[in-house]
Amino acid sequence: MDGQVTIKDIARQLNLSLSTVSRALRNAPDVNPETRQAVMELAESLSYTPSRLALSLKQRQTRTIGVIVPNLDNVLSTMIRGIDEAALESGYTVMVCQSNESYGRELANTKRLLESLVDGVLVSVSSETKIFDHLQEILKRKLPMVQFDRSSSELKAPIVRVDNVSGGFQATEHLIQQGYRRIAILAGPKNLGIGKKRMKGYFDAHKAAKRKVDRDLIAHCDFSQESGYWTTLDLLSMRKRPDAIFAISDRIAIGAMLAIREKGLQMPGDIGLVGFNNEPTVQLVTPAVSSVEMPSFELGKLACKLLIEKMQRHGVIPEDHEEILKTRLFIRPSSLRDPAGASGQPKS
Amino acid sequence: MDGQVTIKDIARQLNLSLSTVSRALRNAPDVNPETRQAVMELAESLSYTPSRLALSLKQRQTRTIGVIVPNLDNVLSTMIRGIDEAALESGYTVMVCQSNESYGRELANTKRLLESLVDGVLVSVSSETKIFDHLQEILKRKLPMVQFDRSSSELKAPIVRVDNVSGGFQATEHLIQQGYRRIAILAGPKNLGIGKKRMKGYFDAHKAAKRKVDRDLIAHCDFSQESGYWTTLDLLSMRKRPDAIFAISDRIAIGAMLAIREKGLQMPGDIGLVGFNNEPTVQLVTPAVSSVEMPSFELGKLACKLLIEKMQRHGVIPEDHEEILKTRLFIRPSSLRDPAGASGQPKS
DNA sequence: TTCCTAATCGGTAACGTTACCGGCAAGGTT
DNA sequence: AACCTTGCCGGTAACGTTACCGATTAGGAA
Repeated sequence: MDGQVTIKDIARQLNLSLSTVSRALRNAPDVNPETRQAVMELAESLSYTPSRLALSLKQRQTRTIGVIVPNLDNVLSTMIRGIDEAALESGYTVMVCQSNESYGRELANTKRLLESLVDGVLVSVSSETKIFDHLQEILKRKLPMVQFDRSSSELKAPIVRVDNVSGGFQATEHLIQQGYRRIAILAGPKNLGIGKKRMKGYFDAHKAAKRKVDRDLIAHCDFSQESGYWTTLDLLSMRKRPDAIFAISDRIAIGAMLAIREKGLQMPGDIGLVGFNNEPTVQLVTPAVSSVEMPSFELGKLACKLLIEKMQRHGVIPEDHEEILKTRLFIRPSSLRDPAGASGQPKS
Repeated sequence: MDGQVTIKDIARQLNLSLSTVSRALRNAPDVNPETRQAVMELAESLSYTPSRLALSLKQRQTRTIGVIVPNLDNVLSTMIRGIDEAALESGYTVMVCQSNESYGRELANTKRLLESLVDGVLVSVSSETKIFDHLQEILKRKLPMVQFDRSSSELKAPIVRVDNVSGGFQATEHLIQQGYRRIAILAGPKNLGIGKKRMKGYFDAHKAAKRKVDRDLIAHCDFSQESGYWTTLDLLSMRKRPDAIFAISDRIAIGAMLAIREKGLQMPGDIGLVGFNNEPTVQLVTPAVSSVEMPSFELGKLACKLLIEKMQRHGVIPEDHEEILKTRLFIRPSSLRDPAGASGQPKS
């Protein structure tokens, strides 16, 4: 007859009040077992579906988590899987908004999330974002928020990320141990925290090996394969060209590989290469490219769990809390001068 | 003072009624310009955010579209970008639920979407799903629904997909033209419509070239790279092994490539290979793998537009409506016996 | 008996918003 | 002068649900 079955329908058919039906459905104590039985059965047979809308409006919470991501690439979609899993376990629903690396889109998305009254927000900030007004607005409204993977220090919210310094260190140390002397770094966009940290690892590794870094070997680029390609071409046409490259993402590393191939250089003979993220593709190219793996799934899951805790026990988690996960280096032929070494195995 | 700013707050501060404030905010005609001005300004300064919840409850529509996908791989996330764009253009929000190819998850997801009272559903059915009760339930409630990419004939809902028959034809025809004689097909799971259609193209191309198909060259596998690898190893150990392979997805094709490589066969000399989807990876492996591209972004966008039309003009679109997009074959070295041919260019 | 307690249920208000109807004054029309 | 239109505004109910308070009955304690 009508569009939606509500408790009102059930109440009418059983000659009960709304209150009683409501209590029966959510297993409240104050209700006769027989009555509850009857209500449950009728609800089932009418295929009654409770309205989240009404419930959310009433209790002023939606049990929904908003997720803001710049895109849906391999790494992020793995993280989202983790987020989804943790959310499901605690009875939350996630709403994913992708900004496509655009500030305008991110703005529209945050507005939508605010209107939808999400209970909390997980954000991985776009690499282009330099204005944080919209995210600050979220904080201003005291909405629980957690940053994951990419983060900004301007945002006073806890962070879950990998140990990027250590990751950069692992990659660089490995190249040094393989005997490479002039190790360049493709460091990504200049203002990105993630790039700076990985670069710090790069410096630390040099320091630990008592080597100097040639400043000319530090190159910035954006996160695209294209950019990695062109920047590498520049690097390779230097007078004293680098004999190894550490790229802070696999996409960039792939670009570098293409440039190396085009220049006719032997890899790993003439030049070594290590990437970051350990995406499936780097195992498939020839030669397979070494890469630093981050536990994306676990990272997403952890971030979500942290957020849920922040939402439920309000104010317990300090805003400068940082959760840091370990990276693992997968060594493959692209960086392996000693051909007897392992292939695709994480460093012990 | 309180948690959320509502029109009640605005009304109180300006000594207006709720009705007037409400009308002012949504540009209704019956309101004095000065009053509206005042309301708007106060709303701005209080950073008032309308409650979608209350609105949705009132109008019994959420302006939200539920999307059910089996995973978030390259192809699907591109489609979702398309969906997102079309939705945004019409003021809709999307809620993405991934089932991780699991029936249980898909069940939980549909339940959540029903509870959240989405206005419509876009679904790309999991390859493992054989029971359609939960999706039938959606239809039973007269919720507008559109299938995209993967579909099932058991679901009486419009479909937006690519011309899989034609795609299979393009791939196979190309291999025949290159002089391959024993062309195998890695046809995916046996019950999947998408696989059947691509296989029909495979047969059609043989028929058009007046060739017989050797039934032994038809191999089924699931969508993983692993499965492609093992199935190809089987194929290659036949007495009369195939001299070309058409894989109905790039992931499978990559698995096939690894098997071919392991067997020490020359590609494209000894054996040719064509994949499907044109994912970025196939351009990067050596040799680069030919692949049939489908317009994922456009497909998602179109599916979403169709759904929106179905939601707004109820009942206009027949349930057996099909929207079919064209595929393009990208020819690369993996299938190119004549080395003078184009590389990575779509067939004219 | 009288009072108290427990068990079970009903009524009302509220969450934030809009649709609908009605009111009232100012100005124009007959 | 009586009437009608127009412009502007307020009041009420409703969307589906639950929290809170009260009401009723039955049975046991005093």
